[in-house]
Amino acid sequence: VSHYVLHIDFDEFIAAVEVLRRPELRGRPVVVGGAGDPTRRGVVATASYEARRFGIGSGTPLRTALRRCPEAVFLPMDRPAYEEASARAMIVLAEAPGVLEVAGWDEAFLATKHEHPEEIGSALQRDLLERTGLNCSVGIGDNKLQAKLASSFAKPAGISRLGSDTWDEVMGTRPTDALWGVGRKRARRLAAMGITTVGELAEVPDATLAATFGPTTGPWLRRVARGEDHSTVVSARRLPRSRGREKTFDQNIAERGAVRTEVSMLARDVASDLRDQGLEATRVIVKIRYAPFLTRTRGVALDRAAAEQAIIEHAAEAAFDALYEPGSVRLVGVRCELKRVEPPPRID
DNA sequence: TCTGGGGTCCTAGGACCC
DNA sequence: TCTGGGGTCCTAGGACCC
Repeated sequence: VSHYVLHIDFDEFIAAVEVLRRPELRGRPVVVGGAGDPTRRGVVATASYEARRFGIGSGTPLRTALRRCPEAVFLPMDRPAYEEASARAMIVLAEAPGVLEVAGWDEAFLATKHEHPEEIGSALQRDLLERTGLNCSVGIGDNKLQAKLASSFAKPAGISRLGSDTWDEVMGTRPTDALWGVGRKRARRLAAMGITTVGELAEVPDATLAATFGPTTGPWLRRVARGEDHSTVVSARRLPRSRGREKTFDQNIAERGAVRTEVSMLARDVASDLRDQGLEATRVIVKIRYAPFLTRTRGVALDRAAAEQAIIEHAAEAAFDALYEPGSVRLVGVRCELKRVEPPPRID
């Protein structure tokens, strides 16, 4: 039997959730991000399709968005609301036949052996809209990579299929950054090697790519360019590797004591997150971003896995003291690497 | 484009050990 | 001590994704 992977990607998810609870915003340019104040530092998390027509997208600085569309509605991020909406939507998807892997707030993979994956896809779209008011796009592929790219071609609210049979024809002439895992930096490095399209990347010898991108990433890039992906759809939740918080100041801070106080507060916040989630840290990493966007990190290993506020805070302060250099600071962060839980004993 | 906040994974160099 | 070669762990930084 054939085996298909569907990628379900909610359309303009965060903006859609906001419009659902504020119906008067429907049809208007809506921009969600930061504290919702476009005169303060922050970037766009999601813009509604109406706002995207003004050149506003994810990652656009809020101040730029305001300039491009002064009449847009700016809203702050409300994580709990999106988590709740996401959970409700995933319940609908989980009713489909097959294995569901939740891959984020607004996306999931479904592995199915159904003969007609398009039917599953359109049934999902209908159920999701009926029961949650959310639209989604569905990509169908022979593997996760193909399905993921296919869903981006299906937006908004469409269904699209990309298989090994059509890969070369659909992807061959596209720029390398159309691929998952190729962003601006890698696209530029590839361009410097004379590689600008997916088709060209697919023909580059592994050794050439390994020399530039490393032994794992290099050959992986070529596999991605060929549409190859052997990863499986897994329903189990992945164990978290780290937990952290960071904060960008509206005004840069040049005073050491004030920066250190912010680090201590973040450390206590992270510690209480760990407590709430039953997690333990093994290492505490402090991040400082200076005004010229120069970022430095420093970690401190803990003697034993811990979640106590005093221990996390003390470690963060030690890391800060070892890291800090006088300068104008725009961001600080505290991140904890987590104890890896022992896998259950194998029974052979 | 004066550039968020939450994460994940990979790389490369040095320490350390045999 | 004019000093190899390999494996593994730790750490800071980088790239990417949503």
